[in-house]
Amino acid sequence: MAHAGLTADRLTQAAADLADEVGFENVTVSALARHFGVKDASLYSHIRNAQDLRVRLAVLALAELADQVAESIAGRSGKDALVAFANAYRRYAHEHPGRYSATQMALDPDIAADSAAGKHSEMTRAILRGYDLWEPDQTDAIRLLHSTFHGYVSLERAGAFHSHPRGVEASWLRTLDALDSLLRAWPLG
Amino acid sequence: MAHAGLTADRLTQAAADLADEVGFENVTVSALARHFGVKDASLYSHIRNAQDLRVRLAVLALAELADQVAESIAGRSGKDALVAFANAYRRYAHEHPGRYSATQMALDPDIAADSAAGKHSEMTRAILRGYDLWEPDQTDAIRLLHSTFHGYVSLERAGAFHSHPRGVEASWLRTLDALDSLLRAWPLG
DNA sequence: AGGCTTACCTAGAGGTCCTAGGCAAATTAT
DNA sequence: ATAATTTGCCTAGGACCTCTAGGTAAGCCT
Repeated sequence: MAHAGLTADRLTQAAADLADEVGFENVTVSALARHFGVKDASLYSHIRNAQDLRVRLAVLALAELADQVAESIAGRSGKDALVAFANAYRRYAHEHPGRYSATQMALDPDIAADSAAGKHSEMTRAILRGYDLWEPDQTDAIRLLHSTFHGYVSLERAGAFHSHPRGVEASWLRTLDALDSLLRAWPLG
Repeated sequence: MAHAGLTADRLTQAAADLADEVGFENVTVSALARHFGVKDASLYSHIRNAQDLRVRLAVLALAELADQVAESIAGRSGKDALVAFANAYRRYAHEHPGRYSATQMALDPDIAADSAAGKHSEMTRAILRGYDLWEPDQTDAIRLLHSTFHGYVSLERAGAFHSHPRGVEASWLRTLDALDSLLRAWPLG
């Protein structure tokens, strides 16, 4: 067991898989060390501490999410693009619950700037090119869209929608219709 | 130090204050015991375990939030009520960050049913009486509103809106305008 | 081959969670 | 008023997690 071939990247990848299995809050240095068959202390050559590991995981997840969303909206525009964006976002959250939780960490502004967080805004802004929106309404709309998508999947996962028989899927589709019609009619009061 | 007068309720209250001070994820049995000047083990006569404590905290916060929202919308209707609801919701999240985090815990369905979670839906439903909405659109709209409110304050707290100069307050007001106009025009496609 | 770096180790301190079992004060029963 | 019971907090200790200090052994470089 001389060399397990650990690197910060391999640790982060494994941590991401672990997060999806056991939940983001259960990603520990110990569990990760067990997974590689090494002692806890060995990981501290590659990561500064447990928080550092979580931040790396968050940055990884943000980049993955941005990639998947970018792929899904390529070649689409208008409502098509909006729906593709939203579905890609929601699908990622469902398929990678631990990774998605990681994206919700509060990151240092500098780290956040380096990460894919900016790419998210850019892509949302690209969506809005299909609608007749200009600053500052564009930023307001981006924030509204992001809030609604995040809020929906977040509440969905927390079980907040289970108390009513109305299908979660049906409400989701209806929500996308509503957002589309909202954006088209934006020049409000 | 014979009797510190501990009860489950006093522990929950103190845990809520602690959460607002140091963050929900840092509410530990140990820290709570320290606050009362007793040993960790003493708390286990009043709470089953750490998770139980967090659930009690969540139920407390949900009830408080429901109360404050209920008070704020009393006597209002239409957009007035919508704005009052949203502002009360957001204000609670800002003033009680730890408590608000607690409200986002995934609760057992039975516990959630017993808690104030139902009151939230009822109140949101009351808001919609000012608009011309019936099932199942009503439920869809409730979910949309709840998602947007939660998503907004959640992203706001995570610092997701800091990267752009547009004021967070201005976007919030604009978001409320947008939701009001959306609800008035709901009968969509 | 000698020196340096890398990758992992042991040892150990300190924190959190939680159980088992105990004692003494407060409450209730007689 | 005293006895029985319950309540409230205790000590002791195991299990797990975080992280530091210091060490060894393997691989790389000249």
